[in-house]
Amino acid sequence: MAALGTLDRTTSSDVVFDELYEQITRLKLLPGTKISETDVAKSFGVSRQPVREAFSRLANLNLLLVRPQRATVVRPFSRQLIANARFVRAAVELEVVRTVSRDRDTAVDAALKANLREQADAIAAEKVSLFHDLDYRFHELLCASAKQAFAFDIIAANKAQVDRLCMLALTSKEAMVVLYEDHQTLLEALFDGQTGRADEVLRTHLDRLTPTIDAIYTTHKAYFDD
Amino acid sequence: MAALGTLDRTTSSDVVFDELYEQITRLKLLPGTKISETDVAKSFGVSRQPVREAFSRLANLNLLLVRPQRATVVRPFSRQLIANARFVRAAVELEVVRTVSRDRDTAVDAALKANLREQADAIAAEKVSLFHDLDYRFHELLCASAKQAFAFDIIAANKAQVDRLCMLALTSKEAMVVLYEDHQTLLEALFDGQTGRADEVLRTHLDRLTPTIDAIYTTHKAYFDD
DNA sequence: AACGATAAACTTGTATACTAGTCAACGGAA
DNA sequence: TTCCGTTGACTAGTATACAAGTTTATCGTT
Repeated sequence: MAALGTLDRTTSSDVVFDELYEQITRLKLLPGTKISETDVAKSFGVSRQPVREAFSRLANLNLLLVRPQRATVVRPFSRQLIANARFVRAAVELEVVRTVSRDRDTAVDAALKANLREQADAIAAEKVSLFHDLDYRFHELLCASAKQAFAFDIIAANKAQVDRLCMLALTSKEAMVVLYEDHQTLLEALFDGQTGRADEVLRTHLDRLTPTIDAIYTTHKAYFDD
Repeated sequence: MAALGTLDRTTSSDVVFDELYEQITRLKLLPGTKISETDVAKSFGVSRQPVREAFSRLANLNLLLVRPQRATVVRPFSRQLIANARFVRAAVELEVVRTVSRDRDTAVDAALKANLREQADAIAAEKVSLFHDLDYRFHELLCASAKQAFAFDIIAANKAQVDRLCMLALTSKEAMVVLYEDHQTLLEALFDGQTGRADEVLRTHLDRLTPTIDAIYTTHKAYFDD
């Protein structure tokens, strides 16, 4: 009878949160879309309270914008917020990578290598969605290797801001190859304990989104509020 | 008529949140203390809903632990959570410091220097509380100098975890001097653009809490849950 | 006296009703 | 036609009532 008292059953609020989170980050709900507590409550067949709580959590993640007595809207993109999110994500992941380069959990090595191979396969088969999943998992494994698994929660929360925007960009095979090679180079640097090199590669890797974001800003200015 | 639509009046929930946050971080409410939505609602003269929202926000900050159908308690200290918070805080502030050392907002220079002088005065007058406030403000100014003011919100949120614990330690004049000298050295390195040196000083600075935390763990094991 | 079952007194989660504030559309006046 | 004020349909915040589950105390049995 292990893990007593740790049973947190999923509550109505969780269901609403998960569904809305999915819809917002996958752009099923576009930035600026008005969204009403009452309507959502009706569509889920629950009362307004669980919805309110879900809204509150989404607002904390900067995915919703609650304007008292006015309305709640899917938060428009904000270059400021995106820059902030990227700053934090970079800060945390750089520290993760530095940790790995100095003292990593070698038990994760195999998983990292396997993940890298799967990335290559995904690219060869041009499976974009699969590659994205593996990319996500790759960065998660880095945190595990640093024995700072929790850090990926921070990274993921900040990634969400950017990923939502990048849904508007289509990923070419060439772009995937570039990312894959970054991963490859990073892993080599880490396994060799080259802290400075790993730091540099990760910065380059994270900066690759900049032109994409700029491009989306010009083509989809309506979704931005700054 | 500037800044229209940005008026967010303080809600009942905010009042409850602020008061509880204060009481928890200042250890007026000790770790493990049971705290009931109903009781708090009564004492504030509001209904349970605003209290629930405040609880939810405090739980997100790892200051409360809500156990459904059981009770809500002031979150006990956790060495794991403290380590996590320190990791993130360090990661973000290191990136801030690196940014400052490369390209800072010189408009903040005067405020930083003035703050440093006030720290010296506070130590001379042995005003511990004032010194802590200035310390807080010093790190906030660093973020401003990096033009990443928002980053201090992240730092502060993670600091809260640790500060709450450190309320149990009394600060000696000698300890303040050490911290002051760190600040001094850090500022010199930053103004000279010595990125590596600044990085090193900040790491040392943030690591100074380790023995304090370890000591509190042995003397107050009852407040910990691991 | 020690132990176990039962019930009462808690807890948080959810539903419904009400309050106060915002916005937009409509209608009348200039 | 244009402008302004009124009105009604929205919004989120709050209060209260109920539901479901846990803990604790009490009472009966061994």
